[in-house]
Amino acid sequence: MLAAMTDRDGRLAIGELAARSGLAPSALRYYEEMGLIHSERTTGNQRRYPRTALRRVAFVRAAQVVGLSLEEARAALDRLPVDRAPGAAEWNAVARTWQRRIDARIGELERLRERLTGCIGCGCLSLRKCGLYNPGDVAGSQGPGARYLEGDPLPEA
Amino acid sequence: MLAAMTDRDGRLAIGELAARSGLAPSALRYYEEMGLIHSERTTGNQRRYPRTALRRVAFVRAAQVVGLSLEEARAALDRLPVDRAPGAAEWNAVARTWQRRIDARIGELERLRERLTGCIGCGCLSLRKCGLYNPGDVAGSQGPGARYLEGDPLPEA
DNA sequence: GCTTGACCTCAAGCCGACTTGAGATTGCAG
DNA sequence: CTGCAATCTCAAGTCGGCTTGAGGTCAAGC
Repeated sequence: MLAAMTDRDGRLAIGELAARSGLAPSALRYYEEMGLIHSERTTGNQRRYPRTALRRVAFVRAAQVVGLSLEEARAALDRLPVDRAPGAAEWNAVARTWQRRIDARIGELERLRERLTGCIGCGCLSLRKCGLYNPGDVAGSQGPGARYLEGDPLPEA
Repeated sequence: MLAAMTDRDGRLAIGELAARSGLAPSALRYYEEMGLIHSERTTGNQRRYPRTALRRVAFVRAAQVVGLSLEEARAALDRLPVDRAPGAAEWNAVARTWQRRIDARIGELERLRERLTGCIGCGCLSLRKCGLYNPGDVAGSQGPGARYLEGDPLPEA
């Protein structure tokens, strides 16, 4: 094996894309099923990914860090060119959306930390004094867990 | 109904606790099953929660915002007194752990935002230039999704 | 040409944090 | 005392993001 599983057109077999992206082949098949990446097939029905798939996968991972679901990542990807690097304008639109999410989440965390700091030493955890127990103020009161940056409509109130 | 479903000892029926905590009764039963809160039973087998349950539930919600799983929240709760407000020392230990997590996550997000800012206008998304595509640098490369603050061992490297 | 590892499809399983539904019981207001 | 909302238990379902397994095919190095 010379250039691993990369053919002369530079197209990647799934194992190669897996190795380069750090994802399992099963995950890549899943991403493809979700429409995040696309492949052509060999005569023998094996996937061959264009090199842009590498970029798209990286994009998806970054999106996940920002807190996007795969569905949201797909929506964002759909607005970027499939087979070439995005232009500045295209990229800016996406990047700005991400920045807003990041900023929002950072702000949320900072407020929580502040409340926490106020608590340290107060020995409180009494329902009336402690900001932590101020319901409706606790970010994400709509539902817990994985919804950190998911851009659920920030509570109007 | 005067004081809703709160009996004279101040103990709360599940519906009352649900209303006051903002959680569904099913969630509270689940929390109880997980050992996060505890109840006594009436002769008719209905749950009656001590008022401290309110505090414990609030604690759990806050923990979730910080990114803890219910299991981790339980571990933290187990180190706090079950039936009285925690003392300053007890609380400090927990709060400091949380703050570390929050700081770590904020740092992560800030680094991501910085990379993103560097990208805006560069129109890159080329694999070599763009920091976003620097694999192993993208926080959470170990696995995506809901693992934001989960305190998975931050990559040593 | 053969062997072996990479690949294929499809269905099912897993995790966390709950929700939903069925069917039975309880408990408070009138 | 009655009626009806609230509660009970237990099993199963949901969602996102994958992984695992079974059973079968493909392709490359010797």
